[in-house]
Amino acid sequence: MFRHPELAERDRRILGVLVHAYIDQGEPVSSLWLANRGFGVSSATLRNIMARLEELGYVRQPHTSAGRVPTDLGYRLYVDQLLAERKSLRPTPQVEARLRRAGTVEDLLSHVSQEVSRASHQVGFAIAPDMTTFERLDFVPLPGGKLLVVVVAAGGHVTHKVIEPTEEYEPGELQQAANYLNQQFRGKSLVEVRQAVVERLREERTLYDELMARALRLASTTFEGIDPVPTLYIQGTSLLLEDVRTEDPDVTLTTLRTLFRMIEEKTRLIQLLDDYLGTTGLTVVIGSEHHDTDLQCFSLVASTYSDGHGTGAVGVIGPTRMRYSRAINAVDSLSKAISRMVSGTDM
Amino acid sequence: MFRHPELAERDRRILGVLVHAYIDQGEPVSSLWLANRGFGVSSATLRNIMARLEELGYVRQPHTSAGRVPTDLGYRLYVDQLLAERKSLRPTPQVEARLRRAGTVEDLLSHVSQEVSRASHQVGFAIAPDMTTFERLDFVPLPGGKLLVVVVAAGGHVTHKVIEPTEEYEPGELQQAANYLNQQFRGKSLVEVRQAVVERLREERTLYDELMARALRLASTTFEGIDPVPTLYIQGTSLLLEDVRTEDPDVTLTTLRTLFRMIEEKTRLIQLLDDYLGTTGLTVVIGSEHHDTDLQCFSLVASTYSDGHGTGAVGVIGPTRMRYSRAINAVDSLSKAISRMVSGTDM
DNA sequence: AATTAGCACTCGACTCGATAGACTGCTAAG
DNA sequence: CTTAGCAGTCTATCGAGTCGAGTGCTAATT
Repeated sequence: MFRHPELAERDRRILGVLVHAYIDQGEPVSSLWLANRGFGVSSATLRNIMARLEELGYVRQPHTSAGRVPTDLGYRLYVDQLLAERKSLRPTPQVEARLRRAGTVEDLLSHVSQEVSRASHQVGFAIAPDMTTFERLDFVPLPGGKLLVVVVAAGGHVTHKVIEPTEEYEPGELQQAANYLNQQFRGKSLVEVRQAVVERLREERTLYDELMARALRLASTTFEGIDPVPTLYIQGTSLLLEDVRTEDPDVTLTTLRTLFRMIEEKTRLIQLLDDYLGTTGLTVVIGSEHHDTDLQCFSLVASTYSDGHGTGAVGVIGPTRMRYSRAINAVDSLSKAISRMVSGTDM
Repeated sequence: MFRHPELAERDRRILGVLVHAYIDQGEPVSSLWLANRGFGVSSATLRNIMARLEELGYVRQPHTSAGRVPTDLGYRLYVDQLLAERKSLRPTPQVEARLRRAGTVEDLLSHVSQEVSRASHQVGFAIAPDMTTFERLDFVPLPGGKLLVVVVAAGGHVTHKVIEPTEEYEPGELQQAANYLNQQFRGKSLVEVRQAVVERLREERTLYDELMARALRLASTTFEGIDPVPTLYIQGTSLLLEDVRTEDPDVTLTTLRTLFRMIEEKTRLIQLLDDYLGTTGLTVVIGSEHHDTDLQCFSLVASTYSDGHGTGAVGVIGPTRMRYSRAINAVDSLSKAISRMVSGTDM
């Protein structure tokens, strides 16, 4: 949040109107247009002001004889104003109802990404919190000697996996093994569990309790492929294409393509979003404020939420020229809703 | 598969070259260009032939003084030729290796969609077979009175769900309930199970065995939200944007947008693909051959696979002007690979 | 009957110039 | 500090003109 001390109150208001108009219409805003908005000043004065704003880096001209367009810094000021006078909203009852239908956390997050996309008219996403703390696991024998293992982490996050053990196990023994492992490792993070298992296997190579050894070997194959990468749910990517028609010269096809690729890869995007996830609460990152060059044409509005165990995130991605107020409201209300639902009911 | 009896052998060969060239270069093919390809005929003769091909509907001219471009019918003949002389390939060892790393069926299919996309340079997809037959379920108590239920279907398909039972259950009782339900319903399809549960609950309203009743009530909440819709895995959507630059006038932005929307909705796409899924083996649907108007600018190459219990599908979607040979090889080899892996090892 | 050379014709793509219109920056007056 | 007025700049658009690629047709040839 910048201070912008060098900017008089009036100038700031005018800049706000300019940004708003540009977001709305997508065309450079001229001094004449602004003069007709009842500021009580003539277009000539506005030209002077705009020249000053340009000098300070808040706006620029696409070419000499065109109106002004906000720069990323201009958007920044505008967004800071928005954030200052923001009041929290709740999602509409319909949205809440749709969310309540979700059965699993995964389902909920997928729906949230959809709702936030719909409400903001942008690409929406939701990140599950790290399923850090190991709660318990269960083994379910499958036909063909396979084994289904279900891992429950804190916050109701469940993953399952089919493994192919090298040895044979009796149903009763599986039960025992599960009990043993649950008792040993509950409360540790998944990564810790994996390390602990490996370590203990090596340490007690000549484990006198053969049963325990077999249990540990099972656990070893179970946890070896567990990726602690939080899952990313994305919706609304087709909306990115909507604006191409208007041919914003800044959002070119190439940058769009790279964004699409990022969305597909997911892992890279997650890493990137993780950086912002440090800040609690609502964050807006505008265009060139991004570290990643591929994102410098886009803005991000995101907010963290907590399920009582870890923090996840909800947000939207769109062109720098997006309706920030709408996006902020959507992200804010949904991140709060998700917090309520997920920790309140401990789904 | 059409016969095209009215077409002489030579004309057919020329059409094949024309289509191939157009796919390769993306520009209308002229008589002169064809003449330089060593057919032993002059451009004038080729013009005659092309006029005939146009009359028969295999090619068309974008405008009067341009070369010829294949119509969907032209592509059809070309593809039929390809299919006739096709020989099966296996995926490269690297690809096979990458696929083997998958832990669950879901993971495998997600990888398959990725590989088929990569190999064909098109949007790739994979549909899981209906997880029809119920194999078994397990209840896992969670903190807060919640219950995690894991449903295993034939073919190694696993789903899980968190339910919030209205009553309290002892761990021992859960075990019993699971045993009872497994024994009662194993081998039925999921839909049948759901019906059977509801029915039995109503029938024996005054169930003398309270334990059984409680088990059935559990099952009822478990199965009420189970959707038998097969899951769709899609990869490579960003590739669709690659071709926009070349500005194929046929693949306009609007049609692209609708395709993107379809890909996002998934359910609609699944239904649609299901129609083709009836035919076993490899299918190619070209442009206007689609029933759905939104797809008439695109072609689809798909093949079914079987896991011994149900059939799923693998395929690609791309512009009508796609490298069919590459796509067909990719789809064919991967669908066979998936069949091998999934039924052979009974993952 | 099929092939071919030659020629007239068509039509899109590109260039050039001129015009109109939208804004600005600047200057000088209020 | 504001404002009216004016000159200047740049884009977008239109029409004319040209170029060139490619066709269809006709008449001659095999």
